[in-house]
Amino acid sequence: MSDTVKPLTSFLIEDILSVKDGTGFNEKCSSQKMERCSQWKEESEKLSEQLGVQTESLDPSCPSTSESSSFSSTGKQKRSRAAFTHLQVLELEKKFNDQKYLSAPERAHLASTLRLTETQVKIWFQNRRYKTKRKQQTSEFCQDAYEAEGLGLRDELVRSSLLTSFCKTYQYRPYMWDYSGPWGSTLW
DNA sequence: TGCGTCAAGGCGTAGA
DNA sequence: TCTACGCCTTGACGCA
Repeated sequence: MSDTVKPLTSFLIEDILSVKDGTGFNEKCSSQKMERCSQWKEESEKLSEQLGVQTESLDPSCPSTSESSSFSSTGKQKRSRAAFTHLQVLELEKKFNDQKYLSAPERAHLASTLRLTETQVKIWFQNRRYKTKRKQQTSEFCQDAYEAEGLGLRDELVRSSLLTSFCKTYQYRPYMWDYSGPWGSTLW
């Protein structure tokens, strides 16, 4: 999950705003990208300085893809997916460990500190809470399954409606494999 | 090319 | 009515 760190692209507020404004981000984008790369590097260094984190882990990779609003063949604007930097995720995780919910001022402060929008911070916490909940539920289920197996009840458990609904519900929940226990291979 | 990951979209709900 | 939440899905992206 968040403990596996990938090189991430930046997601500058300026980029977001320029998209929102509809001021021809596309036209400006290519010419500004190179400039942004160096700008991003500087900002990352400043930010990490501010946060007291080493810049080693920062990946000031250019805002190469995700936030650039390219258009599909249908002329429909493609959805962008921001990739937060290691540092941003780190700080978000830190904050999340402290508190699962943020007040508006706290969110605003964190957002400005990390150079994200408040919405991004809000959504990140939302997704993070949901992810945590799902993991917990999965691990609890694994525990049950493990105990059932110990009692020789696994077959019954597999047949049970609980499991049926579980399988339906989690059909496309990849993160449940984080907890794929001794029963993992028996279900699918 | 299929699959896992994750930010964001969408919808329903609750509270002020 | 507005805002934030939970829940679930979607779509972009990276990787084997």
